[in-house]
Amino acid sequence: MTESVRKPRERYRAQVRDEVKRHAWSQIAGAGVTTLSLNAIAKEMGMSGPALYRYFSGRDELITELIRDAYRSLADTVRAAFEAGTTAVALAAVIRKWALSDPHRYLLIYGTPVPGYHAPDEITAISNEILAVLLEVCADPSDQPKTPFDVLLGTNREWASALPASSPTVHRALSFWTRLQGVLSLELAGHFGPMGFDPGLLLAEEVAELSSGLSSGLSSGL
Amino acid sequence: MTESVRKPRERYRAQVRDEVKRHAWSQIAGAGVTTLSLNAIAKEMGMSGPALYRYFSGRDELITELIRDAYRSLADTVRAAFEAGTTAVALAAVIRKWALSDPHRYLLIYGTPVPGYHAPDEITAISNEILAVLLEVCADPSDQPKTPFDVLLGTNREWASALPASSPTVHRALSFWTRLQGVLSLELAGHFGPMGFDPGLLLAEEVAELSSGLSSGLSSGL
DNA sequence: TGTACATCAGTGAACGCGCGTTCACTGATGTAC
DNA sequence: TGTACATCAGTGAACGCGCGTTCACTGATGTAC
Repeated sequence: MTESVRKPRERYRAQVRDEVKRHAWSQIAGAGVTTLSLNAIAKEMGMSGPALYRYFSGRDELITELIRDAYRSLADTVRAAFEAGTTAVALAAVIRKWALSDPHRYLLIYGTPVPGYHAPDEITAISNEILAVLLEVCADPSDQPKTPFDVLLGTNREWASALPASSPTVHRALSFWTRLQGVLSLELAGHFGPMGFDPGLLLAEEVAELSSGLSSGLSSGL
Repeated sequence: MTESVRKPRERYRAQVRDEVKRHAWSQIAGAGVTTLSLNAIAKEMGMSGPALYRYFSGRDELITELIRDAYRSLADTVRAAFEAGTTAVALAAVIRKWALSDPHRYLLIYGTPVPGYHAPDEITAISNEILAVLLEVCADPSDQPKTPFDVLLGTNREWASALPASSPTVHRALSFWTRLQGVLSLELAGHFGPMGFDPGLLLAEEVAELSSGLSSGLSSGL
């Protein structure tokens, strides 16, 4: 969470900011974002409410930080798996594990949007990092000579133009993404409750079926 | 929303309850469930706060009603489509249309769970109605009665016994469900933002690929 | 049909709570000569 | 090295707000004879 800082006051500031975030996360883990309260966090830390305004300009900035950290964590996890040479099925399992390890962190990103909140560009950029890895994992050498990896990390507006949706790779990446979210969102929301099957196996099958290369003929309409 | 009632007072009660719910929905449509406030609703209706306690025992009962009505609406929509003889792809489009017509109603059911809320049995029953239609739509007479997918439904309780579907059918129904939710949840949360493609087409492809009968060969690893 | 009674919708005041946020202030910590 | 000054963390009081919920009460509506 922190970077190394020189001056002791800055160092201290960073420590306190981190501690605030940790308490924020444990509060979110209890009852979601909506119940997040600066005063409650301050009380947990043995401080008075207004003290936190030394570290965050308000509730909104804290929430933005949390969302950014959540994206950052997922992006790092995904990238690490990719650089270790993962398959699509294994990557899905990694993401699922990440989501299960802290459901509310996942829901903060992919659950019901926080009312009135709009993601700044920095967060969109991190989101694109994740998508870029999905594209790499779903890439098939026979699809296209060029990997669109770099394009994604640039301006997101060039997405549509630089990457025709008819590309089988893009199609697979989108399917990977949506199938993953489908299983995860239902699982985490408890909708599989009494059904007694392993969502991990279902997810593995969903992603495995994806890789079987059928999608190429279906892209005509996109 | 109402049933026909005899006595005028009961009739009036039902009318007011409906009006409260309508205001509740429009409030939810604005900023989600978390901001739902009995006092605010009463003010919109030109009444004082405590008056609503004649109609709902409290905020929780109102929310439960809303969730139940949302499930009921979806179940009716799905069943109507089924009885009119729909295909899986068309049914997915119907459900998507239902979700887009009132995103917060969809999110109330399938979004981030309301903290501390647990669904009563009545709601679980409606949810099962929906799943039953999915199973019917995904049913294929040529399915063999047993496949390795049974493993997925291992400790299953009412599911497999109550529903006369063969295992590949159940598998397809689960895939239908998760793929649908994957596309819808990402679309409604705005995660497809600047990508410039039609989520409706992606959904149609996801469901069409489902129907192509590939799933049988993939269950071997279970 | 009118009258007496019971039922119930809605009010206004009140309770206790927690929230985000501002403000003037105290005391400790780091900095410069 | 010590001293003077500036910086900044944290406090406590206060503001205004809205929430859910209870309570005793008024006035209208329906019911029974």
